[in-house]
Amino acid sequence: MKLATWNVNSLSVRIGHVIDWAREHQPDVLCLQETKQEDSKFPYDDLKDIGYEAIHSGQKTYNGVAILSKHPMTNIQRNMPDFEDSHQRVIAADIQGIRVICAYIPNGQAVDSDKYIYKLNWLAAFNDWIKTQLALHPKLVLLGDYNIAPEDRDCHDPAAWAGQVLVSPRERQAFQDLLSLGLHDSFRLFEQPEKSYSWWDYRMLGFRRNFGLRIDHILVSEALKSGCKSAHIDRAPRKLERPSDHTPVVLELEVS
DNA sequence: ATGGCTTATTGTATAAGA
Repeated sequence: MKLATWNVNSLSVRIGHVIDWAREHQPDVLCLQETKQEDSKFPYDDLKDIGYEAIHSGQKTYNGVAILSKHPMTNIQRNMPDFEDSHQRVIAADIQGIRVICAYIPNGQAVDSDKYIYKLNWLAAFNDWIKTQLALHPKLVLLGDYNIAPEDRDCHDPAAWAGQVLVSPRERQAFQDLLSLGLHDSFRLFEQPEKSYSWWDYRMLGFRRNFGLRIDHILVSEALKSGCKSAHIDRAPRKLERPSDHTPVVLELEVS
């Protein structure tokens, strides 16, 4: 089973890239973030034409998450049950016996800003919810834009970024707290190239200079760890005309 | 150098992203 996550930074702009990429790579499951559109505008038919069912939790202008799947989706859930949030950031479904959770974790803007506090509160609620989800679904995979670079090697210039949002100690602790629930960063289960990133700033030739961060992740539960066969970041879509600033992260999983 | 791009909005500037 091939799973992928991709922050598309507006699905209406990126639908061509998404369709091309899905046709070429044939993921079983593709999680999208920042669709930035209402459900009524979501391209269900275009995706069905290439073999994907889709579920979406969207809103105008901001946020929005979707799961595209070749297989039936059941037990669909939108948003965290016990966290009041006007932002559409979470969608989940059971697929082939696996709990698949797609999340767009808040950006946080700047350390100690209101949005940073919202991010930390959001992550605390998320941790609680994932804990209960893990108890219900031992086979769980959590894909998304975490807006956290977990370690210095996930940042192109740790000295310049030290203490900033996306790498700050409190955010990194929140990421570790997720791992402490019994989750594993699937990308790091395998040998990876140095300076592997999933996001590059549009400005200052960020991609060409590889000034990036690894902030998009696929975490797997203990029960799925031994089934992980490979993981990689596909930089190709970042080279296209009018790309998203993020690129897909991919996991190959053997399911029993 | 606190910017540099990119997106969406009922816009002709602002907010947000990371």
